[in-house]
Amino acid sequence: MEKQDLFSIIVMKAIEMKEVKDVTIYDIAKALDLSPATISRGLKDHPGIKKETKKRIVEAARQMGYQHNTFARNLRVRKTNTIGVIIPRLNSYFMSTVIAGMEKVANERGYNLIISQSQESVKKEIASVNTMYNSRVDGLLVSLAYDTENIDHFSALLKKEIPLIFFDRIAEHIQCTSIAIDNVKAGYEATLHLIDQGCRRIVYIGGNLKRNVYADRLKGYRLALMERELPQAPELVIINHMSEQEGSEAAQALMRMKPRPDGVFAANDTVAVTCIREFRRQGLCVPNDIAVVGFNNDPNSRVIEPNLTTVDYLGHEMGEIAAATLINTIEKKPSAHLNTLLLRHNLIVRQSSVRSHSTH
Amino acid sequence: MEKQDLFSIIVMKAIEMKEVKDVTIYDIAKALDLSPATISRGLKDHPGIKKETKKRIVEAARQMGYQHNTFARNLRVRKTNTIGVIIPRLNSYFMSTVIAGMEKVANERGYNLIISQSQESVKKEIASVNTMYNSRVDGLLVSLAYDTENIDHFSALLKKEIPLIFFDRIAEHIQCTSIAIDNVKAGYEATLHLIDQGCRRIVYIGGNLKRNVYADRLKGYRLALMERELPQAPELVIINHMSEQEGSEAAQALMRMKPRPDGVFAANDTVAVTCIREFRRQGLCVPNDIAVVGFNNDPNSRVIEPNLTTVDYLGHEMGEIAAATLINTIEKKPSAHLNTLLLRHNLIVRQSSVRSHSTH
DNA sequence: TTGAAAGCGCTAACAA
DNA sequence: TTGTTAGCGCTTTCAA
Repeated sequence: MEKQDLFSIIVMKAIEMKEVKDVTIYDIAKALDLSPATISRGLKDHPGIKKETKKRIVEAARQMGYQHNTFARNLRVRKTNTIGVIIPRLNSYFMSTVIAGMEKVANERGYNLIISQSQESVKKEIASVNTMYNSRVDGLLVSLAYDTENIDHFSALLKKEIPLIFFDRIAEHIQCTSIAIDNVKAGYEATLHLIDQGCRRIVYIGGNLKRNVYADRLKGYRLALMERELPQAPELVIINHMSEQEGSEAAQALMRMKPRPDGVFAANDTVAVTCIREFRRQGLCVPNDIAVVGFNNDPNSRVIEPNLTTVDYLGHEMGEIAAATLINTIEKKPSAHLNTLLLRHNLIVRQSSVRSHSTH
Repeated sequence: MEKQDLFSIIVMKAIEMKEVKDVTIYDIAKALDLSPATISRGLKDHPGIKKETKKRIVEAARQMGYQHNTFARNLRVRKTNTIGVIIPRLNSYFMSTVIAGMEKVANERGYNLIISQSQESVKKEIASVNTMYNSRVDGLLVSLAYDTENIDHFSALLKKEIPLIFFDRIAEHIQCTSIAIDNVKAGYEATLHLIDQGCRRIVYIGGNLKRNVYADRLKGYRLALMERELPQAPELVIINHMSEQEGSEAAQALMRMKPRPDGVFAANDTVAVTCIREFRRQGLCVPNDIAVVGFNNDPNSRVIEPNLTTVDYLGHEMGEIAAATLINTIEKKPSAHLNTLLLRHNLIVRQSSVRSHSTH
């Protein structure tokens, strides 16, 4: 009797607090007169459990509204099935396709994604890394912020051997795989294309040279000039934050140069598009007075007039590969011991750089 | 002696497996000759713990490299400190600022964000809800997919009283707060502006009327026409998927209409921009032959020529408010018992809709 | 101001 | 094929 009363009290309290307890494997065990261990096994694909039993377990679980408790499991197996993603910003078409690719693979393989934006600042990047570390992510996918100088803030993770993969904006580290495109080659091709169109005085506009994407594209630019024996003037290389504001300033500075440059290779489409707008505002003809090539194949590149020649690469694919490689590493799958993985890219030629023959 | 050996074996095994165990509050307790309970208290702001002791604990934790284990805590207190976010796509400037706002508030208040894209499909939306449910998020922020017909797939969450907040693309539900702008008013203002510029035959292009954003903007459009006693022709309302492809088809259909419309109000900037491109390709003059107004103030709206008149609203703010409201609900903070929260919006007038007086 | 002890829900080694 | 049992790391009630 006493027990009965105690039970009533508990139930009433539960109802009062509107906190009806979750169904656990113990409840199912009791209902089916089996042990919790059997239930646990039955709910997975454990070998050595009678088919019949398994069916009963799964059915009971469904009926009772059982919901797997990830945290108990995490605690027990010391694994979170969570991947951290740190990116500069997710407001570009490119990044959004990268994330979509990651999400696809992560979902397929039973992982969750925690996404954080560094807003292009190391400070926020460091904070994000720490949060991720404390959330005990199983692995980390990172594209570096604009002003990150070194990767010391990843050392705690690395010491613990938490897999870390860089993508797009990568860093060199023996422990880490990196995924990117061949930015040198892409920069080389873009510049060569401008030269082929008759440009002789070509400006490169890029960001912080600590970032591979900007440094490598510049290298490619230089390579092309060298190959075609065009002079390399230091004033033709402009380094800024690659924002709209600074892009427009760069365009204006450029138009004041004497002699005026006749070609621009900008390391992102935002700046390339801004340049075109400024040039046209000043009455210049793009591409005949000055030809422009961008980078990323942003949707903007097809809105601007004339349409922008740009370098395309597959964000979705990059995301998929990054996530798959990371998960393989986490699960110690025998993925090749690569250090750097390069994806395909493609120069898309549009009107902003194609000169009519007459101007040649 | 035997114990010693066993210990050695364990340590060696740990090293061999490269799985050095994490420091726990027990380790700190042992080192400081205190109980785990005291450590646990010392690590928080528990009242009734000597200042001196607390200091020692915090210092020891730091020195030993202690790292809080969220999962043990989650398991114990039945709370994950994780918020789920489901959005159609994150490839727009607007969405990315929304997410940034959410992230800011979540970080400040000690929550993590799990983000998932429905890719505009109910099917994926349902899958995401289930994943989130199983991850036991403390609350959910949702902007509905294009083709979601009802919100039954949220009923499990709702039954469990897991807070659910809709933003931007909202749904009505007694249990849920919604955050949006006054789309009727915005649509009304946009249309009125076109009328004021002399447009008399205005087309509305929007998406699925199940989505408030499209239905309400249409209402506003109708309201304005009614007020100014302009006729409402059914063929002037075009409903499609609001993609570039369908935007361009709509633009072409529109140009074949007789008499040709002289104004377009598109419920997003993608379609508005596409329309302008099509019109100009056919030799029409925007705004004099046909004026265009968009929605969202996407960066594209300032790239297209002529620059697009559009409705701006603050994504960052919307994200912040959504997250803050959700967390207040989760923590049962006395946030006002609101059902719908409307944010400010603003019609930004640019060249795509401003007609020279001569054409009036 | 601190400690002892129970238990959150699950898994896995070992036993049967 | 199934069960027993211990324990993952933490919090919290009750006791001291």
